[in-house]
Amino acid sequence: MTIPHVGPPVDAQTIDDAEAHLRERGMRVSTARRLLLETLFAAERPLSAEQIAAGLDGRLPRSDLASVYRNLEALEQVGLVRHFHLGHGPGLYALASRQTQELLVCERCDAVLAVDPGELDPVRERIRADFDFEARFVHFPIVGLCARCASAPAEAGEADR
Amino acid sequence: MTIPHVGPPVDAQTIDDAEAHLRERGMRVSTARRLLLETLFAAERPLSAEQIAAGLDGRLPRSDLASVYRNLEALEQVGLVRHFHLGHGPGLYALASRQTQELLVCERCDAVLAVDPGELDPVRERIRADFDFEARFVHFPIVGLCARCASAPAEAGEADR
DNA sequence: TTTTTTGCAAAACCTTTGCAGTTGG
DNA sequence: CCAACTGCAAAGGTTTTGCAAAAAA
Repeated sequence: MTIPHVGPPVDAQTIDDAEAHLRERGMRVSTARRLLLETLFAAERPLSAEQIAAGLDGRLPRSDLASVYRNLEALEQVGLVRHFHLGHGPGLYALASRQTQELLVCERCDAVLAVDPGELDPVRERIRADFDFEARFVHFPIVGLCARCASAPAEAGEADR
Repeated sequence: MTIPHVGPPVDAQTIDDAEAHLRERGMRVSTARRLLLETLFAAERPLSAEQIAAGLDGRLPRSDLASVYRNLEALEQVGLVRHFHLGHGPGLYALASRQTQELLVCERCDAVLAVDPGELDPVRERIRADFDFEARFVHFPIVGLCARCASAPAEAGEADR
């Protein structure tokens, strides 16, 4: 394992905030980075690198996928971006200022339950007390069954993704 | 997401048990499957498909990787095998009768804390009470920091895997 | 004999890397 | 000008799929 290092999340509310942050770190504000930031600011929910490269289904110009990955990593390192994994499938990226919630994902219907920071503290506390372990649900969410699926009859031929 | 369907874990203590189980289901006991079972019975810990195909570093004959994946899936469907993910990296497979514990993984040092069935029930109960969600830590473990890493000074240039 | 399973090859999928050329500061 | 960054192409790691040949029952 070993999760990407991210500086503390940066609270950038605008593209200008984000660009200022980059410059403060001596990083360049290139066309590709500006476009990536535009995409993330315009996005309503976390996106895969592929979706970002696709420019919001064509509403923005397409970017090179390798550069997108490189830039996502760069921006994540300075705390502007964060990403997480919803089980299998590609990583999902969002502005750190937007994606502050922690997630619980239903493994049957893929429903995502997003909870505000702190709401999982009692759970973390229980784990700390019982196992001397600091659980973090930021990069890999909690997986299980949502209320609806948990009470539904066990599906017979349940297929993998 | 959507996790592979597995029948209830089958308590096969020997290869013969496992083979009987296959025959009961109308599945064939082929050379490749027998070899896969031998490998899993001989393994001391969960293995990646690649490790299984490699025949325990050459102690057993090499198998075809595609067949290994197909057979792991088949055996998982009848409950003889289960697999899980330790963060990024390949899935890890074990006999369902062996790998009954749930896991907590340190995202910094990769240490794995294995706990017996039931030990996480208070945590699950807390999550159920707070979020009406049935957490399962079987396929994706709990990720966080082990005691040692949690108390260690925050590493500076922490790299992704 | 017939249906399942195999082995090989190829592809799919997500992500990273090498490198020569471009660009931001 | 020159280090940082880009785009392209290629490769890396994991898993899946197509298909003709082989083998289990």
